[in-house]
Amino acid sequence: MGNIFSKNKLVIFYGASLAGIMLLLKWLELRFVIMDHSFEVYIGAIALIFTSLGIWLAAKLTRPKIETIIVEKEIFITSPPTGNAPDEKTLSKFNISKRELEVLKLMSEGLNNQEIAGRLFLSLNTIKTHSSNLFEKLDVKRRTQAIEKGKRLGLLA
Amino acid sequence: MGNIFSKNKLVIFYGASLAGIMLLLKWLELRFVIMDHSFEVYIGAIALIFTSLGIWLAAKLTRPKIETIIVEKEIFITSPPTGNAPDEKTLSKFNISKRELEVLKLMSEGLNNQEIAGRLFLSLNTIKTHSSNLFEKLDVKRRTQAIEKGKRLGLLA
DNA sequence: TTGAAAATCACCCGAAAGTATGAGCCTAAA
DNA sequence: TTTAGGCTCATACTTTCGGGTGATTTTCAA
Repeated sequence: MGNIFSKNKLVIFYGASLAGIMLLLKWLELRFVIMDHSFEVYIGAIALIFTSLGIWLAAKLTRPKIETIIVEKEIFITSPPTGNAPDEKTLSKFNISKRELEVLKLMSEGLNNQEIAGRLFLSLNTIKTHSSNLFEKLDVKRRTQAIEKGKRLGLLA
Repeated sequence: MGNIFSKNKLVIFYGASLAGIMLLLKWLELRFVIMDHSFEVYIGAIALIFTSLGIWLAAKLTRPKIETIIVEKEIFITSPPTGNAPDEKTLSKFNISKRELEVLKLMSEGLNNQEIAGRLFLSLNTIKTHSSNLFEKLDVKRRTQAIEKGKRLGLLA
């Protein structure tokens, strides 16, 4: 939003400066009649001014290339399952909700989505939504990966 | 080195184009005497051309702005491989073959059939056959169940 | 050597899983 | 009070999984 507005402001400013320069030139023309004998200087000045303007515009308008560097940070999991407590820290760290954890637990027991839906008295679609969100939060693509990661993180028994 | 040279070439080209345009305008001036009655159009054209030139120059000469975003991606690693003997008794009890066990192991790591195929240098269809046979032998219907049962039986780490 | 089991691969088809999008409801926090 | 997030569900679509069947090749033990 703000971006578009600022671009419009640039365009307006550009137009205004063009108009201003033309007025200035008209005035100069009337004042000194420089048109005839300083043609080259005149053109050169215009060219210089608008080349600068173009450069300035380009600098303003080009959006920077975004270069993403992914730094892999290794974290060693020392946790043997440590009983059954679903590890609050990890849970909040991954932003996993109660429902999602429930779904994950039932997944790890080998239930399919339909069975999970029945167990939790929810619709199949709801389970799909929960599992999709869960996968995204765990950064995995499949339920088997979710189970594996869940175990490693101590989210599962 | 090549960079500086190319920049020089650009400057030369710029100067040449400026000279060329001035010549063209001179020629037009001699031909049609357009200077007097089309002042605004004339200035506008010049402005447009050199603004474009400026933008082009800027694009060529300035090194692209690069905005670097560093994303930290956490990789979770279980430290001890915990060498596990795949429980010979259970294995023969369920009549599970080597290949089937390999497939089960990779399944439990979250790989899909295509990935398992790649890992074992086999075709997708072969993996399907193995997993089907495995499921039958373990008396399960899904890979998630196979994983769960495999862990319980000590077939997996 | 031969026969059974294992291993390999193919094709088809239906079921399950997963993706994308949108929407309505409810609650807790700002 | 507004808003953000969690929970619920739907539709439509693509991909993966799993079952069924059949075939060839390899291995290995009787």
